[in-house]
Amino acid sequence: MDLPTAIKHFRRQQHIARPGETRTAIYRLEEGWACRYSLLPDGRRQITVLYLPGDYCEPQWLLSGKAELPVLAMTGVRATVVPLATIHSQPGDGVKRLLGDMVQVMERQSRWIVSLGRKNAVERVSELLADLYARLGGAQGADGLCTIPLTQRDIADVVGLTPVHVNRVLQGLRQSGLVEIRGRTLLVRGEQLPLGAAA
Amino acid sequence: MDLPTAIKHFRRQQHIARPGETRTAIYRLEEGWACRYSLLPDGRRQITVLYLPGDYCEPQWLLSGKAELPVLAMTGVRATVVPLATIHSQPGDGVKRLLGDMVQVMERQSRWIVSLGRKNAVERVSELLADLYARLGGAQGADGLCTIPLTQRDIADVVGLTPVHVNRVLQGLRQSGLVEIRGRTLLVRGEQLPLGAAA
DNA sequence: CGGATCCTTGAGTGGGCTCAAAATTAGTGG
DNA sequence: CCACTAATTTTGAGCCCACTCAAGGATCCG
Repeated sequence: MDLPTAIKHFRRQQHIARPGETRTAIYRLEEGWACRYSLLPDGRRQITVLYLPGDYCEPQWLLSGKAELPVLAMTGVRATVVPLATIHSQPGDGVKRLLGDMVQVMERQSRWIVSLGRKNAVERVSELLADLYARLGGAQGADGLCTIPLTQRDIADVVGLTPVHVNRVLQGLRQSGLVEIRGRTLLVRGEQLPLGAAA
Repeated sequence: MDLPTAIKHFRRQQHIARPGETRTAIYRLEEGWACRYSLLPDGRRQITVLYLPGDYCEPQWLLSGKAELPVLAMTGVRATVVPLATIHSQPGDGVKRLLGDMVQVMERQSRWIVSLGRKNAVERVSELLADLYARLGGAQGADGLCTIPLTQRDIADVVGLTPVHVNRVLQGLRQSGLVEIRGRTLLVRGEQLPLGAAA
C-alpha cells in the first residue's frame, strides 16, 4: 500500500519466488539469508546463488521480469520490496546499481564454476567460507568471528558435496583453527582462508 | 577506421582479451569459437563460458568496461567489432539485446553450476553436447550431424574432468550412437540427449 | 618426413560417496 | 519447564567413479 518502504517477511524454508512466476518487484534483503537453487528429478539439489543481507534478489528480474528458478529463504527474512516500475521511472542510479550487482553475481558464478570443476572438497569449503566472510564485511563478533546460519546440508548443496563429507571437512578446518562450531552454529575466523586465485 | 563494420581476426590459441584490460568494444563472433577461462596456479584450467558464432563476447563489458578473465580463440575467429560508444549513443535495441544476452549467459552458468555440482561424467558431457547442438540451431550437415571443433582437452576443461576420462565417456556415447568421431572431428547426433531438467 | 599435438588404452590408486546407526540439538505442545 | 518428536550432526566401514601414471598409436602441420 505505502509506496516508499513496503516490507515483506518470509519464514525459514518459505519460497520467495517459484519458477515461471512473473516478477514485478525485486527484494532488498535487510535481514536473513536466501538462495536460488535447482532440484533434479531424483532429489539432488544444487544451490546456485546465495543472497546475504544487503543483496538485491534477484537483479536479473529487472531485465527478464520472470523467475527461472525457485528462491528460498534459508533463515527468517525481512526484505524491502522494490517495484520494478519505481526503478524504471527513475533511470538514474537505481538501474546502474542493479546492473552492477548483476555483473557481480556473474563474476561470483564464474569463480564458483572454477571451484566446482577443478577444486577438491577442502578447497571448495574453504573458498565458500572465505567468500562469505568477506561479503559479511569482516568480523561481526568482537572476537573476529562471523556467524554462518547455514546447515551442513545447505553448505553441501552449495559446494556440490554430501552432508557427510562436508562434516568431515569442517572437522579438519576446526582442528586447523579456521572455524568453530557451537551447538548448531558455524563461526568462521576469516583472514587465512585462501580466496580463489586465478588468471 | 571504417565505422560500420570493423572486422577482426584471431588465430587459434590467440587471446582475445586478457585480465585487467580496459575494453572499449565488444565482439560479435561471425565465425569460430571462443571461451573465457580461469587458470589456477598449479596449471588446472576451467572454462567458464563458451562463445559460439552469433554470440556477443563479452556482454558484461558493456557494464564493467573491463575484462576480468582471459578470453581465448579456440579456433580461427572472425569477429565484428562493436564499439561501446556506438551502443550507448543509440540507446534503443542495442542495449536491450546485449542485456538480454547477459541474462542468457547467467542462466546458462546457473545450469552449468548444477551440472558440475551434482551430475556425473556421462551426464555432464551429454548435457554439454546437447546444449551445443541446440545453440548451433539444429543440424548443420545434411545427416543431422553437427560439428564440434573442440579438443577432448577443451571439453575436459569445460565439464571439469580429465581428458582421459572424457575420452572414455565419449567412447560410451559413441557406442550408443549419440556421437561420431571422424579423425579428430567430433560429430553430434542431437535429439535424444537429455537437456538439464530442473525445478 | 619429422615433430608436435592429440587420441587411445591399461593398470592401479584414492577422494568422496553410500549405507547405517548413534549422539546431539532444535522445535513443539501441554 | 518438560516430554516428545523431528532435524541435524557425528562416526564407522566398505565401495566406486574418476584420477594418475605411463605408453603406444593417430593425425595434423610445416
